[in-house]
Amino acid sequence: MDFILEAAVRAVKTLFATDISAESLSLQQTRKEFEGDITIVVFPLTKFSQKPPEQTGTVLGEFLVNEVEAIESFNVIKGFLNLSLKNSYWINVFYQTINQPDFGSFPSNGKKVMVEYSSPNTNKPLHLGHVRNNLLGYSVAEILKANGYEVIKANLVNDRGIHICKSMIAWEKFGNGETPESSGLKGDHLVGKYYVIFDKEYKKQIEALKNQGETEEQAKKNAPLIKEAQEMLQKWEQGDEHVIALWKKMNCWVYAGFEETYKKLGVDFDQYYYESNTYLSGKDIVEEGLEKGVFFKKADGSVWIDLTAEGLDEKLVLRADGTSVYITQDLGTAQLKYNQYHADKAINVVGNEQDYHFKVLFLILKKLGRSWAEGLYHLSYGMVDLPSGKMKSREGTVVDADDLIAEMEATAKGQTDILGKATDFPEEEKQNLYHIIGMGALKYFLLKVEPKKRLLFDPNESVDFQGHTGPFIQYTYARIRSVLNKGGFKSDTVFMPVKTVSAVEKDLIIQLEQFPAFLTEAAINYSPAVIANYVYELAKLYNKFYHEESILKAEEEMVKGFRLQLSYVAANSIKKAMQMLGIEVPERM
RNA sequence: GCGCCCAUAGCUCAGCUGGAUAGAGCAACGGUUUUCUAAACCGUCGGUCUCAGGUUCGAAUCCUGAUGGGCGUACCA
Repeated sequence: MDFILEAAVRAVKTLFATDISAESLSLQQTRKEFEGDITIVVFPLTKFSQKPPEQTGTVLGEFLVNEVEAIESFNVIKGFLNLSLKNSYWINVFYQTINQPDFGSFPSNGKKVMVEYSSPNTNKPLHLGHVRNNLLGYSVAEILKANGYEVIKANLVNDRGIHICKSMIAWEKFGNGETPESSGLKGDHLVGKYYVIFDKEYKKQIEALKNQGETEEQAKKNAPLIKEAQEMLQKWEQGDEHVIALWKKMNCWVYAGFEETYKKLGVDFDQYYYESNTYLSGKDIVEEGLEKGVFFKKADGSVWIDLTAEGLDEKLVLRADGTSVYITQDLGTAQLKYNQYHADKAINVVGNEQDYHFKVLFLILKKLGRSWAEGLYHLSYGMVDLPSGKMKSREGTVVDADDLIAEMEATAKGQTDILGKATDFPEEEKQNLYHIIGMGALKYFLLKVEPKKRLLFDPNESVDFQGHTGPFIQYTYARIRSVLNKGGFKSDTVFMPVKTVSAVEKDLIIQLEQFPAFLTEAAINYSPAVIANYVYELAKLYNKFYHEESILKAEEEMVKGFRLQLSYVAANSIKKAMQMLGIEVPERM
């Protein structure tokens, strides 16, 4: 649309003798209820024209119709100049830009970005909150790829610490040697089971101590179980053979379980980091900060940074005993990642309860003079809430990821059966279809919402399969594939170009033409929701077209060819957009 | 206390750097299938955009304040 802007700038210069920039003009799509394709808001120009908005719009419209070949006509309503572009213009857009093999992705921009997501703790299985994280991270990575970035997907596994020691202690004490094999439990669930047992027994001990007259605080500190866990953590740090062996064994179970869940979710990683390897790093950065005077040491030996000038607080970066805190590690891993990849951007997909942490982290790196800190971004997302409130692992109110996936598949099967859709499909295709549709519904449900907003999930109400949903879009795709097959469409067939298009066809072309702009917007905002809402509009519009125009029984061969091509391009764009959301589309459903 | 985020239809959400009468889906009600897949299409119903000021020709959008909700403010991660 740059040519219209440019002509409008010329018009203002010629008619009103004023130089304006193209940015000062706003072009928008004409609203449905008015005639036209593109609208220029003329209010801002009245101060140059010294005329009322209607007159200003009219002279501008006349100038543009005469000067710009593509503009067919115009009308002015209040301060809005609506321009209608010629059919031939839109047809040209279709053949020249939309109907091209690489439409819907950008060539390499030579830049590298790391997206860190998932980053689970190894003491319990994944739940719905993790699912949102995984889907967001994967999707953002795909969106950036489509925008021309080279992407490294990273997973920083929190495999050490007091939490895993809790599971280990509980397993040793109450496990009787139970293994995933002996129990038939998935490894992560088995370990999670002992995490819950630890908490239960721990609470019992606290109660007992309180009955003996200790305060809540004392009891929490003095309960034998927590002491044992702390001792175990120390032994782990000292490299105690027995503890390390147990730790390795249980972590292996968890990894096997996670792998399974990741596979079902369809997410993957190029690079794993383990905190057991990185938890000591960052201390050298603390040294450096002290030397540079960015940090200061208190009398007890602890190291701090004063961020009060920035409106934040004083923040501890190293404990008095010289051990790391969370942010120490993160300083180290940020540096480690940069040293390894020299990425232009690095994104951390982490929940919004850590907003403050990342604010501080990035600020510290900037103060230390890391130029690459400018490219760091915390993709913060809201919690997933249940109608009853927040999910709590220990209270058993979490929605387990594996259970949820299984339920989604079951619902997909139920829906498919009710509609009698896949009755003649081979068994394998059926199973695959249930998975694709079930995951499509779930993923779309989670991704269509702006990341920073919190999300409400009601386990008692199944995720919809109709309307603004993943399956609706998948269905649209399958339907197109079906028409293309019936029409014997081949992507390399050459068709005679059409001379004219109908209103819906034009709308479809306009919608398709905007795909790259939405792609860019999604990347700038790190927002899969932008893609999700775009592809929904596209699918909706296609269904309207499908309903209004006959494709295979078009009045002319030329028109049939065009409609097939239009359908093909729509299908490709839907597929590409859905891929960016990590959602598969079935060939039939 | 201080800081950050959120508030749009009964419910779940869109609404781009301010622009026309604020849009979808679900739910409710009605219609469309001898025609390319009805997980679809079309229509009806539904709004003081939390409230109060301000900026502007124009505010759901920007600014200030208030209210309600969430999160953070650990020598936890």
